[in-house]
Amino acid sequence: MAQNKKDEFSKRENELADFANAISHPARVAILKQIANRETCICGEIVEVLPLAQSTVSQHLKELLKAELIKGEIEGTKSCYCINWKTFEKFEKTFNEFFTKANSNNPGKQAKCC
Amino acid sequence: MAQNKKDEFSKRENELADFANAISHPARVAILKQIANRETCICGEIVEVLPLAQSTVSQHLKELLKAELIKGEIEGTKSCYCINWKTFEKFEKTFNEFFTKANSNNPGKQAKCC
DNA sequence: TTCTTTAATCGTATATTTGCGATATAATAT
DNA sequence: ATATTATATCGCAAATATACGATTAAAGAA
Repeated sequence: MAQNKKDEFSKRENELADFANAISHPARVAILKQIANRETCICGEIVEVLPLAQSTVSQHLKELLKAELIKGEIEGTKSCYCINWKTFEKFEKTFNEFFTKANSNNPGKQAKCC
Repeated sequence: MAQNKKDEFSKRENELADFANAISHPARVAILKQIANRETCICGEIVEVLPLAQSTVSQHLKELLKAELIKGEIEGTKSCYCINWKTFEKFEKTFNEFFTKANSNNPGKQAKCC
């Protein structure tokens, strides 16, 4: 990057980008899908299903935790993860605030040019 | 990456990830915001507002075009961009299909563990 | 205690992204 | 015809992300 310019953008812009970044890899989408469909999921079950090494899955889980898309709890030797719906709701709200302004000015969603 | 494993995931998973990837940088969120708020936007206006060099903005615009989040049209020496709402709608739909299954099983959105 | 299981972390190689200045291109103005 | 303006593209350097095997840590079983 030479320099990281992320500080120069607003908190809102960074929050949206961070959320999007967390789901910007198909492995993480697949992990979220597993957890969401089972409501709760043990790490080992995810590793079994994905075409990735255990250490790689662990790294992806760490990122999802960091972005607060999932919550985790250690149960003995196993780790149990579930979706943090609050973050999803917050994202949906922020996303809509950001990208529906033009829509409300322009009900048919037709751009003036192009 | 050593190896790129993206092929090993489903088309749906990759589509979601690609969309998210396009908005996973605050500069691109800021660009989309500019275009959405004005409904339409000339490249130069975006460059003026962002804390980035012209060539960098151009690169980000190229990525947004590739992901079909925006459409572009050349008008003389200037380039006019606007939001491609169709893609946003598609994303919203796919996103909801993916992440509301557990929700419907579990109306209170409370996880069983953690 | 010792062995096994489960998952996190470390170290490392490679790939990709980000950012910029310089250059190219193409339309418009002089 | 030449100069100017607007934007895209090229080439490069630095930063980040992705992936894996090896190692570590900690709980549970034998």
